[in-house]
Amino acid sequence: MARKGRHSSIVDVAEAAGVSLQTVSNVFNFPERVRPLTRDHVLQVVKTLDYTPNLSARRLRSKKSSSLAVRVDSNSTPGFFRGFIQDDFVYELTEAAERRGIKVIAYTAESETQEVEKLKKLIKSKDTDGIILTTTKVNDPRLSFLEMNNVPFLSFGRPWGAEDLYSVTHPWVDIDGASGTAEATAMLWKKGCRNIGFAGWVSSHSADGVPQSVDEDRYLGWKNTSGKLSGKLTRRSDPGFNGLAVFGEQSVASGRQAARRLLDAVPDLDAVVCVSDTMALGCLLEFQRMGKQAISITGFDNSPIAKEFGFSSLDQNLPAVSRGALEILMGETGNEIRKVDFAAENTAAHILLKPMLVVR
Amino acid sequence: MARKGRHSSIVDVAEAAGVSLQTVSNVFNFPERVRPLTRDHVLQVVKTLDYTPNLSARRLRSKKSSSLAVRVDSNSTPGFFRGFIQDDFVYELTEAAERRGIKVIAYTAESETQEVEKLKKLIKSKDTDGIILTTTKVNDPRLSFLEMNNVPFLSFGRPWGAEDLYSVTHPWVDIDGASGTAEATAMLWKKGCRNIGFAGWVSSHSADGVPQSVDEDRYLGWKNTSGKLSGKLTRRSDPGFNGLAVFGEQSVASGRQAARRLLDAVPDLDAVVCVSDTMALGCLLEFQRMGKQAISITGFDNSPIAKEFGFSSLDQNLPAVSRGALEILMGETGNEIRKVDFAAENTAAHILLKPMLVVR
DNA sequence: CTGAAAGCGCTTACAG
DNA sequence: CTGAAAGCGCTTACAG
Repeated sequence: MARKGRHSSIVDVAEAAGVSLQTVSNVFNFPERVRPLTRDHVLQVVKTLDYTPNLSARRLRSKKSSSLAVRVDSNSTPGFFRGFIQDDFVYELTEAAERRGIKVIAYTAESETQEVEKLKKLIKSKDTDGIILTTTKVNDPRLSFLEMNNVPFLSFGRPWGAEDLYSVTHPWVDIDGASGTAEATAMLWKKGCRNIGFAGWVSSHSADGVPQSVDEDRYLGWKNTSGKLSGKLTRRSDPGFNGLAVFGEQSVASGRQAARRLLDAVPDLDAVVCVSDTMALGCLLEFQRMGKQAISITGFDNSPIAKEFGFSSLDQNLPAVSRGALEILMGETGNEIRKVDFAAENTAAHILLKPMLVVR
Repeated sequence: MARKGRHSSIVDVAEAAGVSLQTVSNVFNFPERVRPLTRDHVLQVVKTLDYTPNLSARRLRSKKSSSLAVRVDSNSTPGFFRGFIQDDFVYELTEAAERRGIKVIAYTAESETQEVEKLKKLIKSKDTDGIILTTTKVNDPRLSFLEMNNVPFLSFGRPWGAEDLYSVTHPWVDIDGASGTAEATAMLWKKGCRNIGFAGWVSSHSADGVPQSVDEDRYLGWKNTSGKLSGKLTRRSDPGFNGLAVFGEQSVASGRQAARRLLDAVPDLDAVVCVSDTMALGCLLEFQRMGKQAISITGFDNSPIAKEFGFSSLDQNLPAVSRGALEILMGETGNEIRKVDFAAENTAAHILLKPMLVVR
């Protein structure tokens, strides 16, 4: 019975149940400390009074916000790619967080400098215990800020180009793009394709065969597998790999162009592994136009585009990514977001997940 | 100087500035109550100490969360439509909310019943002052729950089919679809098109010409304008309007089919107004395939698809939608989310915005 | 315009 | 296993 229209408080529950305040508190926070009989009785009263703890009070006292902040972005950025992924990532992250009793706060930022200011506010105002970053780069001001201030954080995506990709000061969760395109290539080979091309974004590749970007990672998966299967492995630095790889930018038009160039170079082309669904759509449409529907195509992201146009694609498995993110931030079973000393605790600071090939 | 690594509090600021606690508090909450000289001095100290108010403490005391909750959805729902809009809506809403000092909390739900439970928790735990709903329907359990509990809320989208669309108990902000397709139709006419078709979703339309759904609203905009301009206005109940309207479902394949059917019925077709970008893409691709590139097409949403494929589309103007949402919830200049008695206060409970035609 | 006190609703030591 | 007290960091009356 909440008095006078206000919500019932822990005091109301304690009184109604005939126990002290912190017995009620314990029922919620340390149920094992309370005798089962008492616990059940308290829970019954909680139900009757429809009591829900006031989270501001809890946060103030416990000094834990039990919240996570994530930046949301506008979809106005060119290419389909970002939007599809972000939408689902925020959804899956929120879902996974709720399962572990964590709230997700959205924030926006127009630049990384502005983002640092926003992060500072979020943290100093005690509104969040941790941060999920989505696109980190070398010398990212957000990273140095978070590290300096000892704020738990993690990035979705490896810090490509960093000196040490596996530094314990920069935890991350990511999708293994190379393994994905390798799987796609193998699937196509198994299906009987023998001239499997690649349509990517950036043609400049590192000489040592160590990927420096998302697209290079995906390119190498195709290159190595394709080379192995066909026995046509060339020297590592060969970007084009027998002229079967072409590069452009993240657009349908670029995908169309890639399709034409590949077909020019290799008339008996029978499949193309694409770095993204957008590129894949371009290839698909161009091959359709040319009456070359028989050429198989795979994309990346398993976006609604892939589903709609019915081509195979690599699903980033965002539910698993989100679960992994929370495992890094909270441990496998913990219920609080804390700054982990990964080196000392010997727990994973980095999770690399295989994407799932969805064959259509 | 925060003591021992913890963040500085209002007490630290008061001490350092040599004023009382609530002079500091006033500087933040009622600056006009503080003498300018004192105010500047306090603000200087705030800056030096890098002080940010603890929001949990503020919320607990003030009984305002200054937060808004919005459901985020998975993009796995069929069709491109939802995803594009949601992504941008959450972004624009967060941006607009931040401008007015409001946080946005994301939550998920698998069903409306489950959503009611989540809403209950959010409200009773004092985590949110208001709710933004995104797809309401007749007899929506969320609506009755929110109304009963006197929770400030608003829906993005009109409650199609409700007894009274403009009931003050159900505030909303929406896009005027009819005005959008009317504008698109007029633009095409002006351009010289004389056989302008329509590709929609649902063919069953109300007899009285009052739209009962998003798609019917958009259909009527085309129908009325097209009829007026061509002088071929038929009876209101005629769904097909001279055979120039065809209906299908939200998919590219359905758009392709619509294109074929329209062209079959009207060989000299020169334009198609589409209910969505997805349908428009289908039309575009099919016309390309048939060598009928001259036929103009307009879509709805101005999604990345429209930009990518270069067809005209109606932008939902989500920044304006978001600003409107906050005006309804907070008033034009207010700084708190409150339950408005729209009838008594004589302020708008409903905002209908014109979409913006982006011509390509 | 400024100050000293009370209190929002919890959890956290600490005592029994 | 349970209880009485203290206190998290603010804002809100209220007094001057």
